[in-house]
Amino acid sequence: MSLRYALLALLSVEPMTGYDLSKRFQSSVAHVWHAPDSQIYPELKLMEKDGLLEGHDVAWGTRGTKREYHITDAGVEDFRSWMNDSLSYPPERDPVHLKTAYLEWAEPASARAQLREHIAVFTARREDWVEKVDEILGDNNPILAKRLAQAPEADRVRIRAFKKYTYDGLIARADQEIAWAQSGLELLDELSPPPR
Amino acid sequence: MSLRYALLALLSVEPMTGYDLSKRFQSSVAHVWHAPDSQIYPELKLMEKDGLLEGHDVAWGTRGTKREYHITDAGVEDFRSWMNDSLSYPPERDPVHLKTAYLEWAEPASARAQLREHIAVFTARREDWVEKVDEILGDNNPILAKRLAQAPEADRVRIRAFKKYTYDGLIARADQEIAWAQSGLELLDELSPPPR
DNA sequence: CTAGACTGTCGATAGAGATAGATAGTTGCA
DNA sequence: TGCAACTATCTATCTCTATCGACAGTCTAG
Repeated sequence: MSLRYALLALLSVEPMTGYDLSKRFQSSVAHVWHAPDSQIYPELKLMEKDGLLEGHDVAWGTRGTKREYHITDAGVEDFRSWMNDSLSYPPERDPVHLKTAYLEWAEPASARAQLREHIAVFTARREDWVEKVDEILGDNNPILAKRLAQAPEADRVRIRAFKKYTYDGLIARADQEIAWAQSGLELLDELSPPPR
Repeated sequence: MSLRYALLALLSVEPMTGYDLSKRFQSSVAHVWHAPDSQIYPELKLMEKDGLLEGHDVAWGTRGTKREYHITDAGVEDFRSWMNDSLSYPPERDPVHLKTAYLEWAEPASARAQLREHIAVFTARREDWVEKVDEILGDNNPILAKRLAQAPEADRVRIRAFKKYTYDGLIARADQEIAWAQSGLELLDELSPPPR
Protein backbone atom coordinates (compact mmCIF):
# COMPACT_ATOMS: atom_id res chain seq x y z
CA MET A 1 0.00 0.00 0.00
CA SER A 2 2.91 2.37 0.59
CA LEU A 3 4.03 1.98 -3.01
CA ARG A 4 0.96 3.89 -4.09
CA TYR A 5 1.87 6.81 -1.86
CA ALA A 6 5.50 6.77 -2.86
CA LEU A 7 4.29 7.11 -6.45
CA LEU A 8 1.89 9.90 -5.56
CA ALA A 9 4.68 11.73 -3.75
CA LEU A 10 6.86 11.68 -6.85
CA LEU A 11 4.01 12.54 -9.20
CA SER A 12 3.00 15.49 -7.05
CA VAL A 13 6.09 17.27 -8.40
CA GLU A 14 5.68 16.60 -12.09
CA PRO A 15 4.05 14.17 -14.52
CA MET A 16 6.09 11.11 -15.33
CA THR A 17 5.96 7.83 -17.19
CA GLY A 18 6.25 4.43 -15.56
CA TYR A 19 9.78 4.26 -16.84
CA ASP A 20 10.69 7.61 -15.29
CA LEU A 21 9.25 6.49 -11.99
CA SER A 22 11.06 3.22 -12.16
CA LYS A 23 14.39 5.01 -12.80
CA ARG A 24 13.76 7.44 -10.03
CA PHE A 25 13.02 4.60 -7.66
CA GLN A 26 16.18 2.79 -8.58
CA SER A 27 18.45 5.78 -8.42
CA SER A 28 17.61 8.71 -6.23
CA VAL A 29 15.10 7.16 -3.85
CA ALA A 30 16.75 3.75 -3.93
CA HIS A 31 17.68 3.70 -0.28
CA VAL A 32 14.46 5.03 1.16
CA TRP A 33 12.02 3.08 -0.90
CA HIS A 34 12.74 0.50 -3.53
CA ALA A 35 10.36 -0.83 -6.17
CA PRO A 36 10.92 -2.77 -9.40
CA ASP A 37 9.12 -1.80 -12.61
CA SER A 38 7.02 -4.95 -12.51
CA GLN A 39 5.32 -3.51 -9.47
CA ILE A 40 5.11 0.03 -10.72
CA TYR A 41 3.33 -0.44 -14.05
CA PRO A 42 0.37 -2.41 -12.69
CA GLU A 43 0.04 -0.05 -9.73
CA LEU A 44 -0.12 2.97 -12.05
CA LYS A 45 -2.97 1.33 -13.97
CA LEU A 46 -4.82 0.65 -10.75
CA MET A 47 -4.32 4.19 -9.61
CA GLU A 48 -5.64 5.50 -12.90
CA LYS A 49 -8.67 3.25 -12.52
CA ASP A 50 -9.15 4.63 -9.02
CA GLY A 51 -9.06 8.18 -10.37
CA LEU A 52 -5.89 9.21 -8.57
CA LEU A 53 -3.97 9.65 -11.80
CA GLU A 54 -4.69 10.52 -15.39
CA GLY A 55 -2.61 8.95 -18.13
CA HIS A 56 -1.96 10.28 -21.61
CA ASP A 57 -0.20 8.56 -24.47
CA VAL A 58 2.72 10.62 -25.66
CA ALA A 59 4.58 10.08 -28.94
CA TRP A 60 8.01 8.58 -28.61
CA GLY A 61 10.05 8.52 -31.83
CA THR A 62 8.05 7.78 -34.97
CA ARG A 63 6.09 4.72 -33.98
CA GLY A 64 6.51 4.35 -30.24
CA THR A 65 4.31 5.80 -27.54
CA LYS A 66 4.74 6.15 -23.82
CA ARG A 67 2.18 6.88 -21.19
CA GLU A 68 2.63 9.89 -19.01
CA TYR A 69 0.74 10.08 -15.76
CA HIS A 70 -0.22 13.18 -13.87
CA ILE A 71 -1.82 13.40 -10.49
CA THR A 72 -5.49 14.40 -10.17
CA ASP A 73 -7.16 16.41 -7.43
CA ALA A 74 -8.44 13.15 -6.01
CA GLY A 75 -4.86 11.88 -6.02
CA VAL A 76 -3.65 14.91 -4.11
CA GLU A 77 -6.48 14.47 -1.64
CA ASP A 78 -5.69 10.80 -1.17
CA PHE A 79 -2.03 11.53 -0.59
CA ARG A 80 -2.83 14.25 1.87
CA SER A 81 -5.12 12.02 3.84
CA TRP A 82 -2.53 9.26 3.93
CA MET A 83 -0.10 11.81 5.29
CA ASN A 84 -2.55 12.70 8.05
CA ASP A 85 -3.48 9.14 8.97
CA SER A 86 -1.20 7.29 11.28
CA LEU A 87 0.69 4.27 10.07
CA SER A 88 0.20 0.86 11.53
CA TYR A 89 3.37 -0.59 12.96
CA PRO A 90 3.83 -4.17 11.89
CA PRO A 91 5.21 -6.51 14.55
CA GLU A 92 8.97 -6.74 14.72
CA ARG A 93 10.44 -9.30 12.36
CA ASP A 94 14.15 -9.02 11.97
CA PRO A 95 16.20 -11.89 10.54
CA VAL A 96 19.50 -10.34 11.59
CA HIS A 97 18.58 -10.24 15.25
CA LEU A 98 16.94 -13.64 15.02
CA LYS A 99 20.25 -15.01 13.85
CA THR A 100 22.43 -13.25 16.37
CA ALA A 101 20.24 -14.63 19.14
CA TYR A 102 21.54 -18.07 18.17
CA LEU A 103 25.01 -17.11 17.06
CA GLU A 104 26.60 -19.93 19.05
CA TRP A 105 25.44 -22.22 16.23
CA ALA A 106 27.57 -20.45 13.65
CA GLU A 107 31.26 -20.96 13.00
CA PRO A 108 33.13 -18.03 14.52
CA ALA A 109 34.58 -17.22 11.11
CA SER A 110 31.19 -17.04 9.48
CA ALA A 111 29.75 -15.09 12.39
CA ARG A 112 32.51 -12.54 11.84
CA ALA A 113 31.89 -12.45 8.12
CA GLN A 114 28.21 -11.78 8.68
CA LEU A 115 28.80 -8.95 11.09
CA ARG A 116 31.28 -7.45 8.66
CA GLU A 117 28.69 -7.66 5.95
CA HIS A 118 26.20 -5.90 8.20
CA ILE A 119 28.73 -3.13 8.60
CA ALA A 120 29.38 -3.00 4.86
CA VAL A 121 25.68 -2.80 3.99
CA PHE A 122 24.99 0.02 6.40
CA THR A 123 28.18 1.85 5.51
CA ALA A 124 27.11 1.88 1.88
CA ARG A 125 23.62 3.07 2.74
CA ARG A 126 25.03 5.67 5.05
CA GLU A 127 27.13 7.08 2.25
CA ASP A 128 24.09 7.38 0.03
CA TRP A 129 22.15 9.14 2.71
CA VAL A 130 24.98 11.51 3.53
CA GLU A 131 25.12 12.37 -0.14
CA LYS A 132 21.40 13.08 -0.03
CA VAL A 133 21.82 15.47 2.86
CA ASP A 134 24.65 17.21 1.02
CA GLU A 135 22.40 17.62 -2.00
CA ILE A 136 19.65 19.08 0.14
CA LEU A 137 21.97 21.54 1.82
CA GLY A 138 23.88 22.38 -1.34
CA ASP A 139 20.83 22.81 -3.55
CA ASN A 140 22.00 20.40 -6.18
CA ASN A 141 19.14 18.00 -6.28
CA PRO A 142 17.06 18.72 -9.39
CA ILE A 143 13.89 17.06 -8.14
CA LEU A 144 13.95 18.87 -4.86
CA ALA A 145 14.68 22.09 -6.72
CA LYS A 146 11.54 21.60 -8.80
CA ARG A 147 9.49 20.87 -5.74
CA LEU A 148 10.83 23.97 -4.03
CA ALA A 149 10.18 26.13 -7.08
CA GLN A 150 6.54 25.07 -7.10
CA ALA A 151 5.98 25.57 -3.40
CA PRO A 152 4.85 28.82 -1.85
CA GLU A 153 7.73 30.75 -0.34
CA ALA A 154 6.55 30.01 3.19
CA ASP A 155 6.78 26.26 2.73
CA ARG A 156 10.32 26.09 1.42
CA VAL A 157 12.03 26.03 4.76
CA ARG A 158 9.72 23.28 5.93
CA ILE A 159 10.19 21.13 2.85
CA ARG A 160 13.93 21.29 3.11
CA ALA A 161 13.90 20.73 6.85
CA PHE A 162 11.77 17.59 6.67
CA LYS A 163 13.89 16.09 3.92
CA LYS A 164 17.00 16.67 5.94
CA TYR A 165 15.31 15.32 9.04
CA THR A 166 14.40 12.13 7.22
CA TYR A 167 17.90 11.43 5.98
CA ASP A 168 19.47 12.43 9.27
CA GLY A 169 17.31 9.78 10.91
CA LEU A 170 18.43 7.15 8.46
CA ILE A 171 22.06 8.12 8.96
CA ALA A 172 21.68 7.84 12.72
CA ARG A 173 20.11 4.45 12.27
CA ALA A 174 22.99 3.32 10.08
CA ASP A 175 25.49 4.57 12.66
CA GLN A 176 23.72 2.60 15.30
CA GLU A 177 23.73 -0.60 13.24
CA ILE A 178 27.41 -0.19 12.44
CA ALA A 179 28.31 0.39 16.08
CA TRP A 180 26.28 -2.61 17.13
CA ALA A 181 27.93 -4.91 14.62
CA GLN A 182 31.32 -3.59 15.61
CA SER A 183 30.69 -4.40 19.24
CA GLY A 184 29.61 -7.85 18.04
CA LEU A 185 32.99 -8.36 16.43
CA GLU A 186 34.64 -7.40 19.70
CA LEU A 187 32.43 -9.83 21.55
CA LEU A 188 33.44 -12.60 19.18
CA ASP A 189 37.09 -11.79 19.76
CA GLU A 190 36.58 -12.14 23.49
CA LEU A 191 34.59 -15.36 23.27
CA SER A 192 36.63 -17.11 20.64
CA PRO A 193 39.91 -15.39 19.90
CA PRO A 194 40.59 -15.16 16.19
CA PRO A 195 43.26 -17.47 14.75
CA ARG A 196 46.54 -15.69 15.39
CA MET B 1 11.93 -18.29 4.81
CA SER B 2 13.06 -17.01 8.18
CA LEU B 3 9.94 -18.43 9.81
CA ARG B 4 11.26 -21.90 9.20
CA TYR B 5 14.49 -21.09 10.99
CA ALA B 6 12.76 -19.35 13.84
CA LEU B 7 10.78 -22.57 14.33
CA LEU B 8 13.89 -24.71 14.11
CA ALA B 9 15.59 -22.50 16.67
CA LEU B 10 12.78 -23.04 19.15
CA LEU B 11 12.48 -26.74 18.41
CA SER B 12 16.19 -27.24 18.91
CA VAL B 13 15.56 -26.81 22.63
CA GLU B 14 12.65 -29.16 23.05
CA PRO B 15 9.78 -30.77 21.12
CA MET B 16 6.65 -28.71 20.85
CA THR B 17 3.21 -28.62 19.28
CA GLY B 18 2.06 -26.00 16.83
CA TYR B 19 0.09 -24.45 19.61
CA ASP B 20 3.11 -24.24 21.89
CA LEU B 21 5.11 -22.62 19.15
CA SER B 22 2.35 -20.20 18.43
CA LYS B 23 2.14 -19.19 22.09
CA ARG B 24 5.86 -18.84 22.32
CA PHE B 25 5.89 -16.64 19.26
CA GLN B 26 3.20 -14.42 20.65
CA SER B 27 4.65 -14.07 24.10
CA SER B 28 8.35 -14.48 24.63
CA VAL B 29 9.69 -13.93 21.15
CA ALA B 30 6.93 -11.52 20.18
CA HIS B 31 9.20 -8.56 19.69
CA VAL B 32 11.98 -10.26 17.81
CA TRP B 33 9.93 -12.35 15.50
CA HIS B 34 6.18 -12.48 15.21
CA ALA B 35 4.09 -15.14 13.51
CA PRO B 36 0.39 -16.07 13.72
CA ASP B 37 -0.72 -19.68 14.06
CA SER B 38 -2.14 -19.71 10.56
CA GLN B 39 1.39 -19.45 9.29
CA ILE B 40 2.92 -21.86 11.75
CA TYR B 41 0.77 -24.95 11.22
CA PRO B 42 1.25 -25.20 7.46
CA GLU B 43 4.96 -24.46 7.79
CA LEU B 44 5.35 -27.30 10.29
CA LYS B 45 3.73 -29.70 7.85
CA LEU B 46 6.04 -28.57 5.10
CA MET B 47 9.04 -28.97 7.35
CA GLU B 48 7.95 -32.47 8.26
CA LYS B 49 7.59 -33.28 4.56
CA ASP B 50 11.09 -31.93 4.02
CA GLY B 51 12.44 -34.18 6.75
CA LEU B 52 13.49 -31.40 9.10
CA LEU B 53 10.97 -32.40 11.74
CA GLU B 54 9.22 -35.52 12.90
CA GLY B 55 5.69 -35.28 14.21
CA HIS B 56 3.94 -37.61 16.61
CA ASP B 57 0.33 -37.61 17.68
CA VAL B 58 0.08 -37.32 21.41
CA ALA B 59 -3.06 -37.97 23.45
CA TRP B 60 -4.74 -34.91 24.83
CA GLY B 61 -7.54 -35.62 27.29
CA THR B 62 -9.67 -38.63 26.46
CA ARG B 63 -10.53 -38.05 22.85
CA GLY B 64 -8.28 -35.25 21.69
CA THR B 65 -4.85 -35.53 20.13
CA LYS B 66 -2.18 -33.00 19.45
CA ARG B 67 0.85 -33.26 17.26
CA GLU B 68 4.22 -32.80 18.79
CA TYR B 69 7.17 -32.04 16.57
CA HIS B 70 10.77 -32.72 17.28
CA ILE B 71 13.74 -31.70 15.24
CA THR B 72 15.63 -34.30 13.17
CA ASP B 73 19.34 -34.48 12.43
CA ALA B 74 18.56 -33.06 9.01
CA GLY B 75 16.75 -30.21 10.74
CA VAL B 76 19.73 -29.48 12.93
CA GLU B 77 21.97 -29.55 9.89
CA ASP B 78 19.69 -27.23 7.98
CA PHE B 79 19.56 -24.78 10.85
CA ARG B 80 23.30 -24.87 11.26
CA SER B 81 23.88 -24.17 7.61
CA TRP B 82 21.41 -21.28 7.66
CA MET B 83 23.36 -19.88 10.59
CA ASN B 84 26.56 -20.10 8.57
CA ASP B 85 25.15 -18.64 5.37
CA SER B 86 24.95 -14.92 5.09
CA LEU B 87 21.61 -13.22 4.88
CA SER B 88 20.55 -11.20 1.91
CA TYR B 89 19.71 -7.63 2.79
CA PRO B 90 16.50 -6.53 1.15
CA PRO B 91 16.45 -2.98 -0.21
CA GLU B 92 15.36 -0.34 2.25
CA ARG B 93 11.63 0.16 2.37
CA ASP B 94 10.49 2.21 5.30
CA PRO B 95 7.05 3.82 5.36
CA VAL B 96 7.89 5.99 8.35
CA HIS B 97 10.79 7.68 6.64
CA LEU B 98 8.88 7.86 3.39
CA LYS B 99 6.25 9.83 5.21
CA THR B 100 8.55 12.15 7.09
CA ALA B 101 10.23 13.05 3.80
CA TYR B 102 6.94 14.70 2.83
CA LEU B 103 5.82 15.86 6.23
CA GLU B 104 4.95 19.33 4.94
CA TRP B 105 1.81 17.72 3.53
CA ALA B 106 0.52 16.73 6.96
CA GLU B 107 -1.29 18.91 9.43
CA PRO B 108 1.17 19.90 12.16
CA ALA B 109 -1.14 18.33 14.75
CA SER B 110 -1.21 15.02 12.98
CA ALA B 111 2.52 15.12 12.30
CA ARG B 112 3.00 15.53 16.05
CA ALA B 113 0.60 12.71 16.81
CA GLN B 114 2.47 10.40 14.48
CA LEU B 115 5.85 11.15 15.96
CA ARG B 116 4.41 10.62 19.41
CA GLU B 117 3.09 7.27 18.28
CA HIS B 118 6.51 6.37 16.96
CA ILE B 119 7.89 7.12 20.40
CA ALA B 120 5.15 5.11 22.08
CA VAL B 121 5.71 2.06 19.88
CA PHE B 122 9.44 1.99 20.45
CA THR B 123 9.11 2.76 24.13
CA ALA B 124 6.87 -0.27 24.52
CA ARG B 125 9.22 -2.49 22.55
CA ARG B 126 12.15 -1.16 24.48
CA GLU B 127 10.51 -2.16 27.73
CA ASP B 128 9.99 -5.69 26.47
CA TRP B 129 13.57 -5.96 25.40
CA VAL B 130 14.91 -4.57 28.66
CA GLU B 131 12.84 -7.18 30.44
CA LYS B 132 14.42 -9.82 28.24
CA VAL B 133 17.89 -8.68 29.16
CA ASP B 134 16.93 -8.74 32.83
CA GLU B 135 15.72 -12.30 32.43
CA ILE B 136 18.94 -13.32 30.76
CA LEU B 137 21.08 -11.74 33.46
CA GLY B 138 18.85 -12.87 36.31
CA ASP B 139 18.44 -16.46 35.12
CA ASN B 140 14.69 -16.38 35.23
CA ASN B 141 13.87 -17.34 31.70
CA PRO B 142 12.74 -20.97 31.64
CA ILE B 143 13.42 -21.54 27.95
CA LEU B 144 16.90 -20.14 28.15
CA ALA B 145 17.48 -22.20 31.29
CA LYS B 146 16.57 -25.37 29.38
CA ARG B 147 18.82 -24.45 26.53
CA LEU B 148 21.68 -23.76 28.93
CA ALA B 149 21.11 -27.03 30.79
CA GLN B 150 21.44 -28.96 27.54
CA ALA B 151 24.52 -27.16 26.35
CA PRO B 152 28.04 -28.24 27.15
CA GLU B 153 29.56 -26.21 29.95
CA ALA B 154 31.89 -24.41 27.55
CA ASP B 155 29.06 -23.01 25.46
CA ARG B 156 27.03 -21.48 28.26
CA VAL B 157 28.86 -18.20 28.40
CA ARG B 158 28.54 -17.81 24.65
CA ILE B 159 24.85 -18.60 24.55
CA ARG B 160 24.08 -16.07 27.23
CA ALA B 161 26.35 -13.46 25.68
CA PHE B 162 24.78 -13.68 22.23
CA LYS B 163 21.28 -13.44 23.62
CA LYS B 164 22.21 -10.36 25.57
CA TYR B 165 24.00 -8.93 22.57
CA THR B 166 20.88 -9.37 20.45
CA TYR B 167 18.58 -7.59 22.85
CA ASP B 168 21.10 -4.87 23.59
CA GLY B 169 21.13 -4.14 19.87
CA LEU B 170 17.38 -3.89 19.76
CA ILE B 171 17.35 -1.60 22.77
CA ALA B 172 19.92 0.67 21.16
CA ARG B 173 17.84 0.75 18.02
CA ALA B 174 14.75 1.69 20.02
CA ASP B 175 16.68 4.45 21.78
CA GLN B 176 17.75 5.79 18.44
CA GLU B 177 14.22 5.78 17.05
CA ILE B 178 12.89 7.50 20.14
CA ALA B 179 15.57 10.18 20.03
CA TRP B 180 14.94 10.76 16.35
CA ALA B 181 11.20 11.17 16.83
CA GLN B 182 11.81 13.48 19.76
CA SER B 183 14.03 15.72 17.67
CA GLY B 184 11.24 15.66 15.08
CA LEU B 185 8.84 17.04 17.65
CA GLU B 186 11.29 19.81 18.40
CA LEU B 187 11.66 20.55 14.72
CA LEU B 188 7.89 20.83 14.41
CA ASP B 189 7.80 23.26 17.32
CA GLU B 190 10.35 25.44 15.58
CA LEU B 191 8.67 25.33 12.20
CA SER B 192 5.10 25.70 13.34
CA PRO B 193 4.79 26.67 16.98
CA PRO B 194 2.12 24.63 18.75
CA PRO B 195 -1.15 26.36 19.65
CA ARG B 196 -0.43 28.09 22.95
C1' DC C 1 -23.92 -29.24 34.68
C1' DT C 2 -22.85 -25.59 32.02
C1' DA C 3 -20.71 -21.28 30.51
C1' DG C 4 -16.53 -19.36 29.43
C1' DA C 5 -11.74 -19.50 28.80
C1' DC C 6 -8.28 -22.04 26.99
C1' DT C 7 -5.98 -25.64 23.99
C1' DG C 8 -5.46 -27.33 19.48
C1' DT C 9 -5.73 -27.39 14.29
C1' DC C 10 -6.98 -25.85 9.83
C1' DG C 11 -8.83 -23.24 5.60
C1' DA C 12 -10.02 -19.37 2.44
C1' DT C 13 -8.72 -15.29 0.46
C1' DA C 14 -6.14 -11.41 -0.68
C1' DG C 15 -2.21 -8.38 -1.24
C1' DA C 16 2.52 -7.29 -1.48
C1' DG C 17 6.88 -8.22 -3.12
C1' DA C 18 10.61 -11.02 -5.50
C1' DT C 19 12.21 -12.86 -9.68
C1' DA C 20 12.30 -13.70 -14.22
C1' DG C 21 11.53 -12.98 -18.65
C1' DA C 22 8.83 -11.51 -22.99
C1' DT C 23 8.28 -7.92 -26.31
C1' DA C 24 9.16 -3.85 -29.00
C1' DG C 25 10.77 0.52 -30.34
C1' DT C 26 14.87 4.09 -30.27
C1' DT C 27 19.38 6.02 -30.48
C1' DG C 28 24.13 6.23 -31.30
C1' DC C 29 28.24 4.68 -32.97
C1' DA C 30 31.53 1.84 -35.39
C1' DT D 1 24.30 -1.23 -42.05
C1' DG D 2 24.15 -3.56 -38.03
C1' DC D 3 24.78 -4.16 -33.23
C1' DA D 4 24.64 -2.63 -28.51
C1' DA D 5 22.64 -0.04 -25.14
C1' DC D 6 18.82 2.17 -23.71
C1' DT D 7 13.73 3.36 -23.33
C1' DA D 8 9.26 1.51 -22.51
C1' DT D 9 5.69 -1.77 -20.96
C1' DC D 10 3.72 -5.92 -19.42
C1' DT D 11 2.91 -10.87 -17.70
C1' DA D 12 3.59 -15.01 -15.00
C1' DT D 13 4.71 -17.37 -11.03
C1' DC D 14 6.03 -17.86 -6.30
C1' DT D 15 6.55 -16.90 -1.56
C1' DC D 16 5.39 -14.57 2.37
C1' DT D 17 2.26 -12.41 5.31
C1' DA D 18 -2.28 -10.64 6.85
C1' DT D 19 -6.87 -11.34 8.18
C1' DC D 20 -10.65 -13.76 9.30
C1' DG D 21 -13.00 -17.29 10.69
C1' DA D 22 -14.36 -22.33 11.40
C1' DC D 23 -14.28 -26.32 14.19
C1' DA D 24 -13.54 -29.28 18.10
C1' DG D 25 -12.00 -30.86 22.44
C1' DT D 26 -10.63 -29.65 27.61
C1' DC D 27 -10.68 -27.62 32.03
C1' DT D 28 -12.40 -25.01 35.78
C1' DA D 29 -15.35 -22.33 38.60
C1' DG D 30 -19.85 -21.17 40.08
